[in-house]
Amino acid sequence: MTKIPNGKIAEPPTMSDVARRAGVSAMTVSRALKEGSHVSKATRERIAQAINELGYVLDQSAGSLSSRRTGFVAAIIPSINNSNFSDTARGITDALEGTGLQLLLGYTNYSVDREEELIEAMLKRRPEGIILTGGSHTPRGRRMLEQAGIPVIETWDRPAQPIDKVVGFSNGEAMELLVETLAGKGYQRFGYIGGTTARDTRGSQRRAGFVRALERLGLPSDRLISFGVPPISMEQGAQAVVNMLERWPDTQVALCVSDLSAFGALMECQRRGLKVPDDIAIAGFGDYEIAACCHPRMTTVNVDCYGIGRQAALKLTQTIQAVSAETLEPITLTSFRVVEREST
Amino acid sequence: MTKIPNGKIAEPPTMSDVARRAGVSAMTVSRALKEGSHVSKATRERIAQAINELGYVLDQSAGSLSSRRTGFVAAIIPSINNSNFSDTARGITDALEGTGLQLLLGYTNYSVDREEELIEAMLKRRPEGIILTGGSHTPRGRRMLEQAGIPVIETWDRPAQPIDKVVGFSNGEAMELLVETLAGKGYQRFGYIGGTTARDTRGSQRRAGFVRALERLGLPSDRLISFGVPPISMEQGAQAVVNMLERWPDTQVALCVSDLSAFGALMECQRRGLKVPDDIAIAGFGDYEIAACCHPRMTTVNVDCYGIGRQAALKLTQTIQAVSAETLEPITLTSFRVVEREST
DNA sequence: CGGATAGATGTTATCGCTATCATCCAAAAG
DNA sequence: CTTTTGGATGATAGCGATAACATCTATCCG
Repeated sequence: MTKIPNGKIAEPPTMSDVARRAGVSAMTVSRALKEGSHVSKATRERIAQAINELGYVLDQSAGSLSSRRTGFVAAIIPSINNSNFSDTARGITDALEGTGLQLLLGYTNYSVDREEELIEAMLKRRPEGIILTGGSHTPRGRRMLEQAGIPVIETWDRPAQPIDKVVGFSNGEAMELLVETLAGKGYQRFGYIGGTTARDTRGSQRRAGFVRALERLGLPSDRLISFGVPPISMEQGAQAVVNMLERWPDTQVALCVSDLSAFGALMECQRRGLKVPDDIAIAGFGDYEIAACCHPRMTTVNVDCYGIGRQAALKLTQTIQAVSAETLEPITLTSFRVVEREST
Repeated sequence: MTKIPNGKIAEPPTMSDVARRAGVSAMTVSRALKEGSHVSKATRERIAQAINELGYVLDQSAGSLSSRRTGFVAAIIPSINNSNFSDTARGITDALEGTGLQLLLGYTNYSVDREEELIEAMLKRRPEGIILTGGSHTPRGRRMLEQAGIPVIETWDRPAQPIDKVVGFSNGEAMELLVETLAGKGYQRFGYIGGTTARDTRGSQRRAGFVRALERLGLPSDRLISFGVPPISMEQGAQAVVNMLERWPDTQVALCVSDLSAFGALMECQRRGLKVPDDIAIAGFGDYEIAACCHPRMTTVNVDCYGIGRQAALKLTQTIQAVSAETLEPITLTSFRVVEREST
């Protein structure tokens, strides 16, 4: 705390304090602090000096009340400790660079109730737009978003009933592609490791895609191991693969809801002396760094996490600036591709 | 956007709109929205209904201008895609639960310049406190923090000249402990893998601790492999261990600046048919999930990441509430311990 | 039954900034 | 030399909420 001689805590200086010291009006200080406004060089310098001497920092919350622009966008992701989503957050930050908008990040721990709380907390601060992960929200959360009067971007998914705009891909189709690719290599007895809770919609969709693809191929699709709620730990993958091999010892390939559980499964197999992919093949989802680095390197589905973030932020800023909002593509599909490596 | 019949975009409702509809004054609405204030049940219900009908959401930025409480604290971490730091963020969030304070998270990508930008951006929004990672900042960043008049908590480190309060540990001592533990098991020829850039102060301190411990033990301390700037990838760890084995083929144990590079090194050794720990032992730092799950399981230094966050947030709220700030411990040391596993 | 008491509500005055309009002045144009 | 023009600056009025104080009722008590 900055104290002044008499021992009381000094109030932080305001714009008027700066103005007085520089011998100008508050309005001129406000202008000097904003790019592209007409303030003479001499005045600007005097103001800069006053700011420096006083240690003044603009109070943006007061400013945004007046200008009706808060200068930030909200993004809500399930977990920050998941590089897929943090890549998306990076994409958003990067795309926001230079727009004068700042990112306010929140994470839900995969809980829709927590998401609802966050949506409300964010909207109370009047973001200029909001980016969400996935398309399932609580009814109240959805209503708040619809009524907020700001652009809403849902990502990482293709919701059946989008609130506004979407930047994502079909998790089901991505998993189908993986199954087909591996079936094309001759695998027939597929197992799936991953939860099915309502909590992880993307996980459920991947699992549904797994079943769909196998049914279409006329292969058995009943080897499904579920585990608890996300976030899915590596250790859970390890346990699940043990479980799977006990129930269906002749499983040829185990597909996992994410690279993290796939990695857990892979390590557990090695501990048990099973050769991957000879004794059992393993594939993941997400193309995390670990998939490219582990031994054997992991087959997985690459998803354009960073691009999702970039494009979501781009669509957001475009929507904000749009004169006629109708011209914008409401749905942007992002790419995914199977990355075949040594584990299959 | 919500549109009204005549085609114009409806302004979002304000508290006065709610008040009018409920037949009360704005002040009563404000009270009804705040816990523990006296509003009759009947009025409260009418207000709730009006809020519901209008889809009103409180404008907190206006409220905080008036009440001079913004209701959030800022935290700045190097990377969100690093479970050590995101655990700290979780600890902060959890400890803030129920205090009415919300976390505003920013990440620097290990750049002090970016940190300075973030500090300024955060302070413009008038947080009630700020939590930083590490103790090195730009001079301007430091000055802004000192003058902000809010509690500042530096974490993950023991700065020589703290700005205000500290919750952390000595990265150097932690690494020394690891060296001593392994020396106690008979290892003599130690190598170190990790950068030394000014950019990653914690990494540099770990390296300094490595050298210090070996010198004290009378063992050679010159086997140091550096690589680029953080964030350190697993792949860099893989390259570094190859480099190390070329230069000093008889290295017995490689200590890495983080579990992530240690993991990369471990996998690379396996690819080259080297047995860990028989041909070469490897240890990491941070006790990431991967260290407990990989094969062989990794020896590492466990740091109380989550606790750092919890205690930092705790100290922050205590400082905010403190009548006499002097009674609070300025420095809280958090624990670390060596976790011996199969890789050494 | 009058005064004390406390709960319920309203009124007024900001909070720190910026939008808007007004003013002033010097340089350019005619 | 007058008129036009636009850059530089100032004065004023909010933005949407809440703090602080003022009122006005019931209810309670001796």
